[in-house]
Amino acid sequence: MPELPEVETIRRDLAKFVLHERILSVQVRDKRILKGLKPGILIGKEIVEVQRRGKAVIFCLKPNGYWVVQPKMTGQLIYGQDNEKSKLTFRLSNGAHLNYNDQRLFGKLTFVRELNEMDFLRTLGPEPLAEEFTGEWLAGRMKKRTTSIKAFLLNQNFVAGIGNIYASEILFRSGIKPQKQAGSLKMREIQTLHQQTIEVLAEAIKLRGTSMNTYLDASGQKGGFMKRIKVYGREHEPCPICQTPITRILQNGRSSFFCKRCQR
DNA sequence: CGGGGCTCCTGTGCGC
DNA sequence: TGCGCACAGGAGCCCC
Repeated sequence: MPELPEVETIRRDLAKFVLHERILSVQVRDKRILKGLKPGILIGKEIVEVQRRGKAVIFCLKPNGYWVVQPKMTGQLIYGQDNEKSKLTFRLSNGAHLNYNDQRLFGKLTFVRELNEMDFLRTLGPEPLAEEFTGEWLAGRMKKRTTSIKAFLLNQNFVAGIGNIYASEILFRSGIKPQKQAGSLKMREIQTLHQQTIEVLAEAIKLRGTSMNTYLDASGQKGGFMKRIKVYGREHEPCPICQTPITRILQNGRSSFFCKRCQR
């Protein structure tokens, strides 16, 4: 479900609620949710920081370790009362509860001593809102790649946190069609793409993310970026710039939305 | 190695 | 109403 802006919204909200709370107990209502995590290892630990890398929430624990949550498509972390419909619930030292739900069971929960134990984090590309994410860096990674620019943006090793919605929105705002080979972009296009990536993600964070379907923030509320979505999920609707009907195509098994007139 | 297809799983909405 | 199919904010694995 969530991409970088949604995960960042969850992270910020949770940080307000759970910082310096201890995990007192855990209730597992559906073992399939665990994916190998032994939840008992979290009991008694204090949450000293809530971080994010890409689409992963990272709870930094005292005296040691990290609890890493990758919600993938439909995972939800919701803070509040004990929810009996939730598949996993933690009771915290402030008396509140942290519920984890995941309709499709793709989400991954991991406990590690060190973050670099996780392949996903070790190989993850730079944060798009951090300084190390530059046009030059993008250009270096795109060089000679024959894959589509859409697939390139979804590859977490190149840029951390972009998913299917924001990939379409970033490419629309950049005027680049999703089928274009990554390696064929001119420096000028790369600079535009770089700038639009930052703008779209920053604006989406400001508006607390996008709620297409199942995404809810840590309080169970929907995101506000929906009204800024120009192409994603809008097949046949008029392009907001030129009125040409929006096109949907499949790339690597996933939908891409674009304007065939505005994006070249 | 890069690129693309398939897979994990449940739920919903659509056309017939 | 019921059925079957397409599709859903991800990412790992496998094969060419």
